[in-house]
Amino acid sequence: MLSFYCYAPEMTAPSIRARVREELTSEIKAVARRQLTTEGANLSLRAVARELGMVSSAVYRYFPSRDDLLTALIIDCYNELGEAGEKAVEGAEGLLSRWLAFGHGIRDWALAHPAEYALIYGSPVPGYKAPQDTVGPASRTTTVIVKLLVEGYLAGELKGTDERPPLPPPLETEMRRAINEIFPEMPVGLLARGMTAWVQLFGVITFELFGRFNNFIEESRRDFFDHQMRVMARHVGM
Amino acid sequence: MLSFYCYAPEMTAPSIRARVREELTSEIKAVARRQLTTEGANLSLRAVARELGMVSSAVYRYFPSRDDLLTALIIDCYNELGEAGEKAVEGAEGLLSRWLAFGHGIRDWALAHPAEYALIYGSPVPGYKAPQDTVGPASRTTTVIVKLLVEGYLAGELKGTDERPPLPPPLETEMRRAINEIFPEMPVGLLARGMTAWVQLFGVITFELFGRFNNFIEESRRDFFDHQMRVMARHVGM
DNA sequence: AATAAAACGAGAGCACTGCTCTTGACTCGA
DNA sequence: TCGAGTCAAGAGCAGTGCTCTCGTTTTATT
Repeated sequence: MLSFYCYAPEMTAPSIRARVREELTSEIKAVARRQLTTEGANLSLRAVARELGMVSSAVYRYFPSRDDLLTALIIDCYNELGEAGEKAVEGAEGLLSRWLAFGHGIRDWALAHPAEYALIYGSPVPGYKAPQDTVGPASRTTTVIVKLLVEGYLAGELKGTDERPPLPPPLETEMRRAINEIFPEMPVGLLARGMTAWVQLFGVITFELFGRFNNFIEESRRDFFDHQMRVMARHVGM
Repeated sequence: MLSFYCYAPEMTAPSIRARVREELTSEIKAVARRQLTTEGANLSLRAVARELGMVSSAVYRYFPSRDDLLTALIIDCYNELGEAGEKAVEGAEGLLSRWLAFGHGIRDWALAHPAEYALIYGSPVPGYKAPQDTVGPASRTTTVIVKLLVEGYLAGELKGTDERPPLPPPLETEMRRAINEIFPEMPVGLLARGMTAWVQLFGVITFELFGRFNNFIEESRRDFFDHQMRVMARHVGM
């Protein structure tokens, strides 16, 4: 038995049991993701267990409850979406191109994973309180947008835009205080216009995925999204 | 027995049974609405029946399935929301005021009925296909917006706005064809800008209700919404 | 006014769910 | 080698949507 340790000491360092546990954990998540696409948010833990050939109570060794499984999936999805956005930005040159690439990167991921997008951007379960673990991955996309805008602003690539209508003073102070912690060099006016673009980006995708364009825009949805992103680009001064 | 008919002939015209059926139907919906606020979309038919003091199978005399109950609730909510928007517009004078009143009317209803708003504007159930009965009530809000814009346009109250970026030709033709059926006098450019405002309106409300502003905008959410609506008003040429 | 037909509420029952607890086998670390 | 911890399996509980049956009541017809 000791000889076993000698043959492959660093491989068993995390122990066999820990390794198989990690494998099974991600296998459960993979099966759950697959079932999510057909069943939606009302995911059945027992069905996941059944597909994996184990009994339902065994799954509870890996996820203490169904909500915890969903939370794990949510975190994974946030990270995938954030990575998709980051990669898209990195692969483009120039402010406008990077912004458009970001938007289409987010949209492409959403179209490829509609159930997952609905899970993270759809209706929250009334009782469900988003755990602290989710806020980091969830903020990756917004961080990309803000970074893009601040970089463009500091590089002088953003045209000064119309400041009308003015921000109400209470709103301005609250936004000033919120952005000071992260990007103190960002003007509040730019933040406000960036938030318009942010809402528009996810608003269009959500409407498209949730069927609000049905019987209205059918063929040219990508064109519509692209156009809206260009409108928003102008709005922020690109 | 016949004397009964003679005493109140027109009262029993819709028959006793039909009347009590109608009452029970709306009573079931009322209880379901109340449970919706605490339980969310996973509404329990049995719990509704329990609260009404009847057995679960009796509810099936009134709604053939749980989905049909939810559909009935969805239709009611669409109508309430549409009516809230229409009333708000009627109670205001002038194009900008009417637009702002509409926005706040929608938002106020959403804040007062978050679960109901999530039901109609949240993630659709993957299998759930929206019945034809819902599209009419669902389109009341968009009709208000388009009417407002067309009236303002025909009255010459809308400034001509920048047509950049231009619409891609395939998108323009599809939008032209779609709007021709309802408002042929509406320019496509105005429709596009109106859709931007439409998406922004519901996008901000959805983000606010679904917690996207948490730890960022807390006190001035109404101000933020109002500001966004004014930005959109400028965008469409008000 | 009597009778057939339809609608109704109650109850039992089925297959399913999330979750808990116990039992016996297995693996780990000392 | 041997306790301690981990694991899969199974039984079980309370809850779910939904179906079916069975008497009762109301409606519509003759």
